[in-house]
Amino acid sequence: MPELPEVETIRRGLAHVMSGRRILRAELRRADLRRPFPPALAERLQGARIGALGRRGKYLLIELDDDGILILHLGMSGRITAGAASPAGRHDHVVLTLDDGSHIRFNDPRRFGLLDYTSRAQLARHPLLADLGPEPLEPGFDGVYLTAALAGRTTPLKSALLDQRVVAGLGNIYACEALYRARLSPRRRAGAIGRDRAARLAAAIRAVLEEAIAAGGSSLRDYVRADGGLGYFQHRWAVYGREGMPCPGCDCAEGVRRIVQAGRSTFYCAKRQR
DNA sequence: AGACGTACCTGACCGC
DNA sequence: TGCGGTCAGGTACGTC
Repeated sequence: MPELPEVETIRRGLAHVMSGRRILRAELRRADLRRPFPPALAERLQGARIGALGRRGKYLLIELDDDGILILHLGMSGRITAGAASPAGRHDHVVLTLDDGSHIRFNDPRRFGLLDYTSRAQLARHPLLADLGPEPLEPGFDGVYLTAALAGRTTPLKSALLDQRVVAGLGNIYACEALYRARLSPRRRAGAIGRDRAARLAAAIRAVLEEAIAAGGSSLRDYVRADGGLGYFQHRWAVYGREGMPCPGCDCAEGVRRIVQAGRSTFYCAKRQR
């Protein structure tokens, strides 16, 4: 599921039910996801007091006791649900029992997600986080930055946006949607977009992410239900998954075009995006 | 260094 | 109904 807006929505929803609670029990129902769980993970979780929940790009960060941080990535198919105790289901890989009796479940059919554990002091240097680009919703992410970050890159603009070193948290959907809003062709060479277009793109990225978070936030209560229903942004997608259909307000006969870039589907309007 | 293909997994969907 | 093929929101690694 998860790009930045979904992880942020999850973070906010989980903070309500997790922060301040103690973990009574941590059940690891297998030894790995994308890679092995860190050593003694269950022991470190068990008994820990949960602090604030943070986010960096698509990584969810859960403070434990005074110095621990649980790092969690949802991969392609990861979900976290919270609710009353019930038997673990298929693909529920990690189940936490909190001191109010509720269960937090990490479910991930494809197992591209991961869990790791570090300390607050080491967090910024953690290999998973050290090379991430700026948070697009924080100050400093603008046309000047983007121009510099993309300088010299010959890869298509769309592919560059998926590079987490350029900007943290964009995935395939929102990269497509942001380019549509900025009216920029995904095929344009990344290193050659220029200051004005870069500023347009940075603003479009911010706008699409903020709207998606707002849409997710509106169904926040739903999200933390046991069924994991999530306020995804899909009803507002202008181009993603809409091959052959018109983009909003567009009269081009062809409709949204789908191409493959670096092995990923890209959706765009060839008339409005140049 | 940067760009590309491939691998990791399961599930949903489509056409036959 | 079943079967094979294709595709999927992400990242890491090897190779050129």
